[in-house]
Amino acid sequence: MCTFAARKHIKYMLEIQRIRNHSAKVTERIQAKGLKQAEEIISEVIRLDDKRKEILSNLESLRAENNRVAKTVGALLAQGKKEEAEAAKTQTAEQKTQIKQLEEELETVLTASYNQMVLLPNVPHDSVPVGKTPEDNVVAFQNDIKVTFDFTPVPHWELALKHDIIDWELGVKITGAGFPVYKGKGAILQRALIQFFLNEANKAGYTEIQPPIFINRQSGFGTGQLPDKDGQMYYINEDEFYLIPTAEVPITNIYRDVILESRELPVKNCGYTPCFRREAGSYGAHVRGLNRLHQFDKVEVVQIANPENSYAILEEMCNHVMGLLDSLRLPYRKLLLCTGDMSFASAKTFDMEVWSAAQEKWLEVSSVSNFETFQASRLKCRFRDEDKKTQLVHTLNGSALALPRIVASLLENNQQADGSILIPEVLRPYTGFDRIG
RNA sequence: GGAGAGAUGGCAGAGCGGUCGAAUGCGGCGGUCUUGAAAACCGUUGUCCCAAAAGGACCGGGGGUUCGAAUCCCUCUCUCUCCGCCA
Repeated sequence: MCTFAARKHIKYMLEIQRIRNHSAKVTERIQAKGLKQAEEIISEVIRLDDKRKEILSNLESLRAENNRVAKTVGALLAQGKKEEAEAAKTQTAEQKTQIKQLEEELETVLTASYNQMVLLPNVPHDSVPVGKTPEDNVVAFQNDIKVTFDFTPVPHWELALKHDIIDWELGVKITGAGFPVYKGKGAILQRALIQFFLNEANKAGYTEIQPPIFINRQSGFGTGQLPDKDGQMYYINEDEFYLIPTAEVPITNIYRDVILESRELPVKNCGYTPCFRREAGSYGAHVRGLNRLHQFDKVEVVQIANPENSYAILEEMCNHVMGLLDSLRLPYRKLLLCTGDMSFASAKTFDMEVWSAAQEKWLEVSSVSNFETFQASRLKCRFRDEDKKTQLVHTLNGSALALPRIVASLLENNQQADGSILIPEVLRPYTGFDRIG
């Protein structure tokens, strides 16, 4: 699985240099992420790397010697010294078998090393609090919009049904559960939100991209979905394509195998795509209504940054997302995820959650992350620094925003006593109506 | 889907099995000249491994032939052209 990448990416993954130089620290932080065997894996990785260097150094001097002898053969033959040439040939033959053997050993070590490396998640940034569950996340900000009712608010799936703007049954008929059909004002609202989000991203300096929504294996590997989350993506067997779980994958993979000039940084791209997630194992209230779908729409913002200021950019991206939520007049909070709740690939993540008035719970609508070099190493995305040396970039991305839960929250929070739903001011130019029902 | 052609450095484009990490042109960077710019001329200009030097790897991917392969063979992938089909 994914061994295609092993050979060339072996230096990358988590940079081996960092693991070697700060093994205690890295071990501790990775353990905090919930990987119990961090210590064993890391010591194994270092042991294998030592081994790799040893073999490599032997192999290379042998190859050097072999190259030298091979060259003399040509010269000897030219001079007509047949016997000496033959002697040299036997010598290279011996060297060849040794080289072959060392190459095989190297291969074994590289594969073993790769197998260990892929088990290692990104190292949480120092500012990430240690914790195990979502309870340990830190509320970094909460706005002061409150929603109150003098009647009992109705959950969004009922509202949607009542106004005939989302048809769950029809989605089941056409495809299956988790693929709702948006109708009439429901469909227009979707389009309005997408348009609004894209326009705001454009204003914030992001270049709009319309990427493919199928990706190949290399792309899945580049952003870290593969090999870990293989089962979470839909897969087209016949063509070996995956359906994207997020626009992050195609938009970030634009920069796979690319060396940028430092003046080009930061690169800011955004894009709207449908997103597909198998969500195997989800059930019950979590998947009710729009809470968790197999297909949903999302506008994503992606930045490729100089490591020097990637954390300032992370804040900038959070502010962009919060600005959107502000203009939609939604109650929301910003969470700093603890070590245990972060994704495998992330070094630091903020989640944005909106309040869902009828369900009386917070719904995640955005996740903004700095991956530092985790993705860059797999993508081999680098930039040339002042000394003209190539260096891995930092990649960041965030949802800006994911639609379904925004819609859920809008419907529930903006419902009126008469059952109608008010459209937020900012969206009205996009929808062309100010109320549903 | 059928037939053919091809894959070389940022791009274009050479490359008898050894002297090719690779000609040449363009672009980029530095310089001379100029009040400045252009033109012209000179120089420079791939990535990766190894702490570094020495050294090694890389001419789409993988395998093979050979003392020696960018150059020969096999295979995979991709791209292009023509035909068919079609938004």
